[in-house]
Amino acid sequence: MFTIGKLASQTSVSNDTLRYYEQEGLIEPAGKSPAGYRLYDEDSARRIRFIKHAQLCGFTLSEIRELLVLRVRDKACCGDVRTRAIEKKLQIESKICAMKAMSKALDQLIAECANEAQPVEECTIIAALERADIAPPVQ
Amino acid sequence: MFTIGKLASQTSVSNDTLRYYEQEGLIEPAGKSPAGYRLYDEDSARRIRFIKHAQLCGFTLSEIRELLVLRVRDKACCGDVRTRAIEKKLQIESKICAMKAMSKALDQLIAECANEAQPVEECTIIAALERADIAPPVQ
DNA sequence: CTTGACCTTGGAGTATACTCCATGGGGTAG
DNA sequence: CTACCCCATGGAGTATACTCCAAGGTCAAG
Repeated sequence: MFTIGKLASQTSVSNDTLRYYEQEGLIEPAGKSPAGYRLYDEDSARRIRFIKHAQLCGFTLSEIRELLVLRVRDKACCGDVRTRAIEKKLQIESKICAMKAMSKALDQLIAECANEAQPVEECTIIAALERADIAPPVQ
Repeated sequence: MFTIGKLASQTSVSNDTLRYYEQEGLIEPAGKSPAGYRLYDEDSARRIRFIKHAQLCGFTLSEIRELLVLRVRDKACCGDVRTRAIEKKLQIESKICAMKAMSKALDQLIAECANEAQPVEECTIIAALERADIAPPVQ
């Protein structure tokens, strides 16, 4: 059992963030010292790693809270978790698509700007961004 | 020339959001009625579309403000404009990279969890998210 | 002339995910 | 005993991007 500072440095998260996660119902200390210090164990560290990795995968804290509920609830199937992962992946893919279109438009703009006398009114990025038919809404 | 409500419904943005964009220096009404009503034209609508599409591409409002400066400033396409465009492209590429990493991490999780009927205690997504060796921090 | 939809401004509130701070107690080294 | 760092709580602040509200002016229809 170790205190919050140890868990923080072990997981590269601040004490404040850990207390914030607790406040948000994402974690619970394994116990408390007589003085009221939060005490954590290896399972706490695993949980923090879970949260951090899920965040890197694009999950919000409230989505992660749901995943953590699934993780505990024994009736839930892996499929529930998988469905959420697939949904999140689709969201991300859609965003990547939109950004690739943007990047392409910028490439074009940069190429055309290479010849100095190009008037701004003809910038392709602007044309691309003003068109109604690009980048389908991402959520 | 039309009022804010018309522009709002035409662009599927709320009146409040339009006023907020004005406050943030993203748009300006084309004119004002004698009573002080904001009046907009087709160019305003194009500008809103520009903002919305750029947002879908992952730009923040302050980045969009910069893009709008590019769009309006400079009668000729100068080296400075090109530099800004290249900077924006690098930002986008970096964002695409980050999102690809997220997508890849999710792919890995989804692939590992092929058996949908698996109970949560054996969910490989959760196991994977608890492992310390996946999805190195991006950005 | 009244109704009701629409507009104005300024300011406060929401959600996300922290981050910092003040105040005060806890625990150990010298 | 005194440093000195660690921990506790509660509350405020940050950034982004809205969203809502109150109080009041504008305007066309009936």
